[in-house]
Amino acid sequence: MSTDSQSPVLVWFRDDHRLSDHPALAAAVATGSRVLCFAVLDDDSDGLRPLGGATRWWLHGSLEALDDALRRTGSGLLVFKGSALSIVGRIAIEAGASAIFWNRRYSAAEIAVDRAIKKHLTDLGIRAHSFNGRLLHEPWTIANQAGKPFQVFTPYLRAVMARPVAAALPPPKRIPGGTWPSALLDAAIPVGALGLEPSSPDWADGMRAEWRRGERAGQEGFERFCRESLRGYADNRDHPSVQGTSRLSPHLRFGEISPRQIWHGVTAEAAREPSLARDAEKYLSEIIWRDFSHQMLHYYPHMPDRPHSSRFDRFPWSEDAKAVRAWQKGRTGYPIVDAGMRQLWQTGWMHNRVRMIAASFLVKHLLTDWRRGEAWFWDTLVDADPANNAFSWQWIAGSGPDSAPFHRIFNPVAQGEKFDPDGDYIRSFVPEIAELPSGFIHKPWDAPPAVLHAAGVRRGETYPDPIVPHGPARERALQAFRSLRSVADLPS
DNA sequence: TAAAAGTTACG
DNA sequence: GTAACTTTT
Repeated sequence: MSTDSQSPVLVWFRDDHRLSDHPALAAAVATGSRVLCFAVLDDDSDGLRPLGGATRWWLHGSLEALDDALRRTGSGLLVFKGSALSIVGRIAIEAGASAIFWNRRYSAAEIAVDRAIKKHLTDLGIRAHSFNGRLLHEPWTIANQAGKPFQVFTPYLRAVMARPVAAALPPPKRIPGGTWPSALLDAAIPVGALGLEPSSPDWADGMRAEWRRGERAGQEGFERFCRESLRGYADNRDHPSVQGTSRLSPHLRFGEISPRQIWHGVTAEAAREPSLARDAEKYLSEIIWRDFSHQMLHYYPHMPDRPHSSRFDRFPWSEDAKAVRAWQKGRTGYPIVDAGMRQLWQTGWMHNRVRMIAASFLVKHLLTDWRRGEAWFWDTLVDADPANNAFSWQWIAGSGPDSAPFHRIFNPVAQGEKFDPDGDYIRSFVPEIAELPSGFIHKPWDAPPAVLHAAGVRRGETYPDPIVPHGPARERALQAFRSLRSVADLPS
């Protein structure tokens, strides 16, 4: 521990709203200087994508929780609003800081902002230190035999599984708090005044009922997952009516838990109880998909904007605004799709299996450009992030690296029957067909009139008929895909 | 992390 | 007729 220094050091929190396993915070504390913590709501930097509605809602609670935690161990959190480049420079100068610490980000715009700030501060004689607080491994540390980034998930998975993961850091016992200059205190904005939560209409009730935000909620959610849902995860994770997944995605999104903490926690569980090995490995592979998405975003910065595979540049997407609206509102007439889209709208989250079905439906049955879906999820998911959202949409659309082939088209009825056999998931989100017997709940249009009547369902009135028929829609999608084939690709 | 069509084996 | 397996999209 170095001696006390006159000038404070800064920690800039960005989607790493925790005190435990926070390398930047730990390094700042280790300097022995006073530590001032801040965050920036940046809707202004060039190219930086403003948060969607659901993530803004989550951010509110996440920042409040972080401020509380920092008040208990240090001097709290100041939040500023505006372009990070101008604000962070000003903060560093006015606070008289000797150094600034942060954990890295991975989208192109974020990297550009951070690089510009680092240069600006370095020119002013202020050191900027960056760390890995977000991933198991930095993208540039995992490469194949040829020294290139992996393009296929399975070998990437094997490489990561064979590699040790850095230990998770404990939270600092005490953070030597400093005093902010009054000009900065005046410039900061209370979290409640940032306008992150909706007022009228207040659409966040369903999300409030579903989630607790902040590090404590994230850590407790993880402990609960290990206790209650890790056993059986590999089988249960695909059944949306079962509490079979970890539901940690928004906590990971905002860094309320780190992937390193998850890695070591799950590994310890499996070491204690060898029968958990298969479930633990399956769960960790999902965490590794998350690293893989970030690696892809790092190497292919246009992942959110353009198809990774250029053959999709000329895909004949259609623009059916009415159909897209029906998809967004959960009125497609396919119960599993509608249940998922309504779960998303009400709770800010959708079960992974259903995400695949609903996304496949938008892209393949409706022939909608995946970027429309990506934008909707960006606005409505509490876990929306630049890497996972873009990568996963490209994956389902078939245009991404190592993605599902385009001709893999989910049948929403068959998927519903397979993964929600009793229709419990559908019943909880599509109440107007809840009384249908399980045999018809995935295809109300097949139910005899007497069954519909008994269930109080009037086709096309209380619940829509399918907006596109499955068989012809499937054929149309395959036809569109075939149209991409160039002469050179045709079999000779 | 698929579905549908085609083919074969067996009654 | 249909279950099991293979091929195609």
